[in-house]
Amino acid sequence: MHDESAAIRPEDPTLTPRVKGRPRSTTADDAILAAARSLLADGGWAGLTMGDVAARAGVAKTTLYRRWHSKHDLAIAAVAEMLGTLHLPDRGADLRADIEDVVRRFAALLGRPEMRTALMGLVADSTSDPALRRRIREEVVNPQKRLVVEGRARAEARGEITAPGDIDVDLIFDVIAGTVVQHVLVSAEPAGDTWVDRFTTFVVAGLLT
Amino acid sequence: MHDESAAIRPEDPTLTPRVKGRPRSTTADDAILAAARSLLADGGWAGLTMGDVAARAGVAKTTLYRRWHSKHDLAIAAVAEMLGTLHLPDRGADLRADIEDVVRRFAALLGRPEMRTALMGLVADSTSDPALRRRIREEVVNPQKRLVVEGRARAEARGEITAPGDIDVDLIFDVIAGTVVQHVLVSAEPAGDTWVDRFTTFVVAGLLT
Amino acid sequence: MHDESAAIRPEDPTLTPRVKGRPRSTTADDAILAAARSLLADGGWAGLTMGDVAARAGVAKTTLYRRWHSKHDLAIAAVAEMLGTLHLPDRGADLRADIEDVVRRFAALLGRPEMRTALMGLVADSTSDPALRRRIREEVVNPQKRLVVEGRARAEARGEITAPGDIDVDLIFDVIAGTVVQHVLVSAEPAGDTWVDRFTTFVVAGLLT
Amino acid sequence: MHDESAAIRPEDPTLTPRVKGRPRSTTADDAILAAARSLLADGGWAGLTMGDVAARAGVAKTTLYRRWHSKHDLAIAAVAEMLGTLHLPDRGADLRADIEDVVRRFAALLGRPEMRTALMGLVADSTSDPALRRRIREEVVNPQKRLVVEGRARAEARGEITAPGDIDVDLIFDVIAGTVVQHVLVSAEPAGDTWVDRFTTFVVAGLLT
DNA sequence: CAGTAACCGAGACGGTACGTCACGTCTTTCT
DNA sequence: AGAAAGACGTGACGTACCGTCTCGGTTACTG
Repeated sequence: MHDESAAIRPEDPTLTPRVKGRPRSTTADDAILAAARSLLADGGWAGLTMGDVAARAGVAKTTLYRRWHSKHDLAIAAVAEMLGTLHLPDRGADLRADIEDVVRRFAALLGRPEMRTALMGLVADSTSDPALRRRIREEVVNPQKRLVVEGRARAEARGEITAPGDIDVDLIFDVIAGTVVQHVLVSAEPAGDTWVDRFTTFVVAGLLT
Repeated sequence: MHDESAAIRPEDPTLTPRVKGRPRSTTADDAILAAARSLLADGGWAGLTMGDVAARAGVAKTTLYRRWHSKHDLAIAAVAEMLGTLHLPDRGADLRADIEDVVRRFAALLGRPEMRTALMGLVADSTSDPALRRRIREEVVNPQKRLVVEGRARAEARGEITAPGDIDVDLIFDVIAGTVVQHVLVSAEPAGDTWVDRFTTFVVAGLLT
Repeated sequence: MHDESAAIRPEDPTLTPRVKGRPRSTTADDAILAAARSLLADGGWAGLTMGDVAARAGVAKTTLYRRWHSKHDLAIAAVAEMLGTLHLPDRGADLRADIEDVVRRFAALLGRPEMRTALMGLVADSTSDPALRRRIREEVVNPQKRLVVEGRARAEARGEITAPGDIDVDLIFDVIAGTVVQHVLVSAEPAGDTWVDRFTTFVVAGLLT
Repeated sequence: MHDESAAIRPEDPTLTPRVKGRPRSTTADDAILAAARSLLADGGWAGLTMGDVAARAGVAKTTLYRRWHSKHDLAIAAVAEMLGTLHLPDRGADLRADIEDVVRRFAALLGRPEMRTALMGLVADSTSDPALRRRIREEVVNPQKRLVVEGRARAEARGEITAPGDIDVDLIFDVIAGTVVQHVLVSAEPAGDTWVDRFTTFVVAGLLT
């Protein structure tokens, strides 16, 4: 299981904490990430300015760059932190309820402007930057596949599915994540109850056939 | 039927062209769009620089801005032109073949760097710019829904489906477009035969249930 | 004879003025130089900040850098402009009066803070930058030797000296310029009548022996 | 007689050294001054960076600032230490020989890059900093006037001059120091035998008239 | 012979200036 | 009136150095 919070704390989260020199301010980290989220919400991807982040966090620009080497690094940390809050509570229901739940939660997350601007800004820049794409995949996207894995395990435990190997985690993940993004961000329509219901039906049909 | 080429020609698509003064160079338009595509392919979204476009097109920046009012306008035109090439040839086959075909073609389009960088760049900027999002939806995204509409009509004609009203064009479109984008651009894996086959199976299952 | 104003106007003072494109604002040049002098007077060499110069001149930083490529370039232009005002009026007097006059004028120039800070700032930086030293020598220092040459010519015309070849222009210049700088800037004492008189006597003695 | 070494040892030259606590490392002082000189020689005034001095001296920045409160303090110490080596050996010769000797030695000192960059850097900064100018005058410049005073005393002892009051120590000092600086640093020409000879002749003429 | 006060190294911190780059507008002459 | 050229104001970038601070740890005198 991935530790999806790995990317949030900057640099080397080594187990042996630094012993030499003045330790880094732990409050600064949070202030910076909060400032970054706030600016993303206010001004979109272009509004995420290193200078403004520093100013709003009450921190010098150098302090910011000491922790995150670029705008991309900072955005990844902010996104990863927000995605880390995604959980799949076991409500004892069926597979369909689990899927509906994750769709709803993911759509709600994309409804937050700081989330969608950061996520799409990163994806956009990554289209011509393989290294960035790799980092996003490993630190942002892949950790979320745990939700699908977990849902599959529950369905199997409930006896809803018998051959878990038939379920392609990556495909299901791409279908859910991609469709929700497309619907919410590109088609720009709300993920209301009706839509969630129809989409869930679609996914369940694909899964159980 | 939408006229998806509307966005390609710049500015005022008035039917009565200007009569006074020197007419606009018609070759410039193509040179500019070609230069834009070339720069997008070379340097990604950040490489699409108005100054560089003008230089590579052998044109003054003034000329460029006279046709498209901003980088976004230009990118939309470039993207729309490329998307206009998407067609769904009627090969007399079944629904599954049509879906597989459109998946493959869309994936191929996203394989072109100038396409994916422009598309994602626009989507990213649109997350905090409702006007831009609206333009993208109307001039770039919605026109492609014709493929789904057309496929549905063929399936009906073939008798594969009986109640076309049961098919939600928007949902199917979001599933196909979103999943392919997620797979190709985010997960960064090729849309090979195996994947296309599995995904098509999934979609058909959802459709025919 | 050098054209000591050559360095003031930036870049290529080509005889065929630019014909293509928007011409450079001529008022900006003066505003920038005035701002530079003003900042030098206010805050010394460290106060000469490219950003502040631009702001005070009511001009963008880019405009400033388009004309002068560095702080050094700008300072040279400012110094050269001020030194260009040094003249030796022919008052029909004798050699001693001419020397006294030039000493007094040069000391007065060094009394202006914008002059002394720029001059010393440049000289200081030039101690480890041969290219800069060369530029200062050619565009700032050497042109002033005209004063010595002219004084010698007048003295010869008056019959005060018979063998002009015996007068080493470079040595006399170094003695006068160096001593005045040392007295005014390092020893930090005013160049009052008494001092000017004593120094002039010293120089004349050295000259006529 | 001035104690020209006063400035070299840092901070509080109190006669009662601190008694409590760990005493300061005596080797650090020399290591720092050596590092400072070395950096001045390598990179000029701009190369004298407090961080680099500390690093090259193998010392923490704290240690450095505990001894000298600023870059200026450190540079003054380095310059004073170097100037302290200027001496005027009594070679039993005449006034002219003494002058020639001091000119040559001073020129040689200015030939060392660490000397000229530090000296000019300080003078430059002092043009807009009266306090700094005062310190330089008192701790760097004035102590060197001992050479002129001493030379005058010898000349008087030899009977070369009869009225020592006629010799203006400050003026002579400014002429010699200023002219040599101007020649070596600004005109950037070597102080070869010919030049030293001509300049000495000039000074002696001024002195004995 | 234990306390303690000043030292030391390391390095984080808030500032400030640097010189570059792209945006989208403007001003000029030429076609 | 369009086109080419390029200057213009604006504002962000990431780097470097300043002088201060905050750590843990190290001497040597003192009580």
